[in-house]
Amino acid sequence: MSKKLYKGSLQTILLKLLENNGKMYGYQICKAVKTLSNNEISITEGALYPTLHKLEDQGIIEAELIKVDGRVRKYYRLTEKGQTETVNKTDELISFIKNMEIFLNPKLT
Amino acid sequence: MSKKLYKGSLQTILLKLLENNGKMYGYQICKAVKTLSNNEISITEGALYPTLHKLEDQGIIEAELIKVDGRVRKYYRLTEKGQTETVNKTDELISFIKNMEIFLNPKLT
DNA sequence: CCGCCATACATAACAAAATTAGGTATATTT
DNA sequence: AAATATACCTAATTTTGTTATGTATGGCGG
Repeated sequence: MSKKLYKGSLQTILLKLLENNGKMYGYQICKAVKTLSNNEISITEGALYPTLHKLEDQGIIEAELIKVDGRVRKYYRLTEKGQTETVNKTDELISFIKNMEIFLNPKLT
Repeated sequence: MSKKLYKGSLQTILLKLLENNGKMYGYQICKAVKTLSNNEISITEGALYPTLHKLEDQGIIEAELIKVDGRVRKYYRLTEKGQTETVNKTDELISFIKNMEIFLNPKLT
């Protein structure tokens, strides 16, 4: 990703997008992240595709090839295991944000 | 750090701590992070010391050796450049959190 | 007084996660 | 016909952190 992002957040972003949209394909995910973040986050394809493959190997997401307008798209969706994993990642993210806010606003502690 | 954290946040944590406390030494930083985060974040010394050295090389922090109770402590504080850098890192963190909240709460967009 | 723990610093080998920089191929727009 | 957008992919490198050690001093309990 281009604009400053923290390493480790990519998986969480992917899982939340799939949780909210049912199924998505790689290229669509790239565009969606850029749009949703008002161009502040650009995930690179070099990070995206290997991560999708890794999540698939781990049984967290599953793929389905669909031909649309002569081009093949690889749609991914969460597995049951992936839904559980998404809950965990969500908790981790919320916890991380809470802790970082402590360092941001030391007066509030 | 032990509990799940995002890579890249360590520098920001260090800078914010120094900004809030004037000067601190490595061992103290380890303890402070653990305490402030209610034991949810443990930074490892293997990550901490090399990062402090790197920030020093970059002129973002500067060190001062002070002997206390027979033991030498290496106190670090922000340089002028470091104060600017801290503002930037703070903006990046706030921006990151805002964007991640979009993925957490897609309904609010 | 001696072993153990806390304090306080440091580095080296390894692993994880991303960037950079390419590559293939089809469809659409100019 | 060429350029751009869509759509996938991988290899080499860099960044960042973990794990595992190593050194050394001070204080405490038995």
